Amino acid sequence: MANEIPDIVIGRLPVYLRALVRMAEDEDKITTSSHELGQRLGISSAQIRKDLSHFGEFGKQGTGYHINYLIEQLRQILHLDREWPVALIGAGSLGRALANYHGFRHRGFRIAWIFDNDPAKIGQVMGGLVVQPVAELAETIDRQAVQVAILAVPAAAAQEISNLLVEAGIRAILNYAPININVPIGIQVRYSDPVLQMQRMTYYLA
Amino acid sequence: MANEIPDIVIGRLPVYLRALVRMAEDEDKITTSSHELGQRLGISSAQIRKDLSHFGEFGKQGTGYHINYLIEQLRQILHLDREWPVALIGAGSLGRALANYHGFRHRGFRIAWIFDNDPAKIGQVMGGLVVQPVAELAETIDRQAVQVAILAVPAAAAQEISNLLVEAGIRAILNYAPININVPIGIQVRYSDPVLQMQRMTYYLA
DNA sequence: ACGCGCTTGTGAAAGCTTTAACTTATCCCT
DNA sequence: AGGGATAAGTTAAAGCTTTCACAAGCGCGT
Repeated sequence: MANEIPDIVIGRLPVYLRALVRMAEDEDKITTSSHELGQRLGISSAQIRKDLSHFGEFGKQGTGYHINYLIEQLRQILHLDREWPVALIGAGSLGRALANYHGFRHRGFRIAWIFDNDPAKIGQVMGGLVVQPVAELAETIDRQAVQVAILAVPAAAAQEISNLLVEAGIRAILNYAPININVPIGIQVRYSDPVLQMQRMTYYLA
Repeated sequence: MANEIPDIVIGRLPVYLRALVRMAEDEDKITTSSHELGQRLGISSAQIRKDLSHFGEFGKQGTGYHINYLIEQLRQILHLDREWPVALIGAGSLGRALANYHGFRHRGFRIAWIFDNDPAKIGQVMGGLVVQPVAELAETIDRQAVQVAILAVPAAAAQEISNLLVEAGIRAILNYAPININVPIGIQVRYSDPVLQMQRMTYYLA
């Protein structure tokens, strides 16, 4: 095990984790099987077992997986056994929605700073935080050793802010701007553009 | 050509489209090459050529692609040569942000209805639309032949609303709720859960 | 105590996706 | 007008991912 694990496998682990947490917390289930989990997620049981096998042996033959134990293991693997402070850049309507979203807290993340370059927004309170000027971005990230940022700025500003973030020491960016950004190798970037997702679906519609 | 095109290819077309539109509109470029486009997107030129070759021949040897022509072709392929009306379910802070987002309009979509089940939200105006009661969801979707919906409700409600949507005739759902939903085959579902994306990145952080 | 159900982890096979490499075509410059 | 540079489209190979199928292990009920 533990050679070089395919990124596509890593991408499924959070999905498993989310489903397992739901089973444990909302359904009071104690154990599950690869078959049950797969059924729910629309994934084959073989794939789930294979994915997990990259990291060790977490189940028991005949019984399946102890849900809480597997949750704990997945959290360790994904480095969610700590809380990641996040810098949110952009205090527009999306930024505000993200700042007010309570779903980060229980899943390993805490939005700890909000930045914007609009003087009208700086100083406003969002999700309990005061919006800071972008000018202080680099200093804050550097001093606090922040590693994760969410980019919720207009497309035109995204590359420039991204450069700033990387230079200041950010190592993972979730980009909501509808544009591709270029970063040095080793920096993680993921995208969230609802339109891209919808355009992918309309292909299949008459 | 035109046998059964892999979904993974379909998924990249909107990305190409987005980059091409940017080249045309913001950079006044007339032509591009698979190499240039690939460089920008961090994709190999061979992959771009291969992807496009599923649908026809759009370029010219020695010159590359005429950007506006390729945009037009991609829009046709993805059925974006029309405007898709979208039903948005959920008028919380995310729903509000989506309702106010102006990025849909130029890319093939228009949020045409907003629904919520909270009496305090019903009647409010968001993004120029009046929030409607969920009770009228099915009737509206059915009567207007709406095919695309955005689900921005709490996880606990997502499966139930999804069932309603499907029964009313929806054929594509963009799900923002942090939960997997099950739908009949033939119904498109895509997900947007920022936490999933961030959890995928923290694996690579120390 | 034992056998039968169930379920894991896994090695090999099948299936799918990406890349490499090449032929052919076009354009531009001299 | 011709040669060199560029770049599409394509076939085959390489690489990657998923599925299959089975041995081995566990636990429950009799």
